[in-house]
Amino acid sequence: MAVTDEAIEKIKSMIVSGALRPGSRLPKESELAADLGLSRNSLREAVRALSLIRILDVRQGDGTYVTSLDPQLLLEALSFVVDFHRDDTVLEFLAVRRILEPAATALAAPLITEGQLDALSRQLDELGEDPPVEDLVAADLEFHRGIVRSCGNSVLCSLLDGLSGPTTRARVWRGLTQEDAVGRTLREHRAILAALRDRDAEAARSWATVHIASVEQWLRSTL
Amino acid sequence: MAVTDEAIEKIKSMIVSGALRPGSRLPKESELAADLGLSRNSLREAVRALSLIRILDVRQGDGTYVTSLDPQLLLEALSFVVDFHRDDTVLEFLAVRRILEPAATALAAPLITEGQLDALSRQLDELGEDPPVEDLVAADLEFHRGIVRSCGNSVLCSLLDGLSGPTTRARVWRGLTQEDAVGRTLREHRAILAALRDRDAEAARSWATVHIASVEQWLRSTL
DNA sequence: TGCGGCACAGACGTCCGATGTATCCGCCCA
DNA sequence: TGGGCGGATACATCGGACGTCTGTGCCGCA
Repeated sequence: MAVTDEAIEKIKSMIVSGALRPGSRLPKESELAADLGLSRNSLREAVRALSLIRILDVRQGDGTYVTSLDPQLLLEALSFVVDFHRDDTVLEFLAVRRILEPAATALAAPLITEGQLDALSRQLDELGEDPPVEDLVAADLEFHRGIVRSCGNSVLCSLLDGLSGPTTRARVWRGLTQEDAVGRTLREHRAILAALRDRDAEAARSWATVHIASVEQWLRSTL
Repeated sequence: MAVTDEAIEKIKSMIVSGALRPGSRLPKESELAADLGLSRNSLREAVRALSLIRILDVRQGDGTYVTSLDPQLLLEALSFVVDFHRDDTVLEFLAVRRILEPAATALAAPLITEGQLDALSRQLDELGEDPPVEDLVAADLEFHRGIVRSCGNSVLCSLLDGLSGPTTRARVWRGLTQEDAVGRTLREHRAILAALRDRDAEAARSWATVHIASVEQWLRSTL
C-alpha cells in the first residue's frame, strides 16, 4: 500500500481508537510526518483527503484539528459525492428520498414546535401565489429541511439534506415545463403543514409521500 | 480559496460538465498542473482527495482515470465516513436503517429470483442451529445484502450497505449478551425468506421491521 | 492601569527539482 | 509466431526552501 494510504489509515485509527478526540489538535505536519515515517508532502496528501470529507479541519497559521465528527458534518460530504451522479440515476435518488422523507415527516409530527410551524407557514405566505420558479424550488428545499430538522434524528436529517440536492434540478425542470406544478406544490406543502399542526403523523406521512411521488411520476414520464 | 481547493473544484466541474467522462483519462500530472496553474505537489493533493472518495482512480505507471461514477462505487466511500461515528450515534443509524431496510425488502419481493432465494435458504441451513456469534453476524450481513441487492435500486442498496457497518458491532454485543438472540435472528430470517417466496411484500416489510426493531429495542434498553 | 497596535514565532500553503518504481508497449530474438 | 527484454511514460516519494496567515505577547500611548 502507498505510504499516503497508510497515513490515512493510521490517522483514521488514531481517531477511531480515541487517541485523537474530536476537537483535539494534531502534531504539526513536520512532526506527524516524522512520526508516521513519511515526508511532509505525502502526509499533506493524506491530510487533504481527510479534510475533504470533513474529518480534519486545517487552519492555516494555526494547526490541524479533528472536527466534531457530528453526523451532520460528516454527511455533508455526501452532497459533494452526490453531485457527481449523472441524470440517469436521479430516479433512484428520488426513490430513496420517497422512502425517507415521509418517514422523517411522520417522526416530526409529535416533535415540531408551534413556533417552527408558524415560521414555515409564514414562509409559504411570503412566497405568494405565483412565485418565480427558482424561488419556489429554494423555498421547497427550505420547507422540507425545516420539517426534517425536527425529526429528532440528525443522521436522517443530514442524509436527506445530501440526497435532496440532485433532485433539485429535476424540480426546476418540472416547474418550467409542467402546467400548475407551482400551485400543486404549494397546496401540498400547506396540506403537510396542516397535518403536522394536527399532530397527525399518518396524514403527514401520506401527504409527504404524495408530494414526492408526484415529482417522481412526472420525472418518470419525461425521461 | 487555496489553490488545491480550486483544483478540486475545477476537476469536479470538468467531470460534472461532461468534459471528462467516466473512464476517461486525465492529462498527466505535470500537464494538468500546468493547465490549472499550480504545482504538481498541490495538484497531487487534489487528486488524492478525489481518489479517496472514488471519483478518480490513479494507477501508478499508467495514468489517472475518472471512475465509473456508479452510485455503488461512490457510496462505498460512505462506509469510510461512517466508521468515524461514535457509539452514541449508533441508534440514529439504526433508526435510519429501520426505515430503509423494510422498504428495500418489500421492493425486493417481486424482483428477487427463486435462485437467489434458494441460495439464501442454503446459507441459513449451512449455518446450523447454534453457530458462533461472529459467523452469525457475518451471515446476517450477507443475508440482508443478498435481499437488498434485489430491490432494483442501486442507490438504496449501496446506502444500506454503508449504513449497516456501524450497527454490526452492536449486533455482536447483542449476540454475546442476550439470551436466545441467535435463535431469534435465525427464525426471523426464515420468516423474511418465506414472505419473499410468497411474493408477499407487506409481510416481508413487516418481518424486516420486526427484525431490526428487536435489535433497536435491545440496544436502547442497554445504553 | 487599560487599551490598541506592532512585531515575532509558529504552522500551514506552495513550489521546485530529483530520484524511485510500476506499467505499457514495441522491438528483438528464438 | 510467441515470448522476453528494455526503453518510455507516468505516478510515488522525498527534501528543502520560501510565502502567507494566525495567534500571542510585548510595548507604547492615553
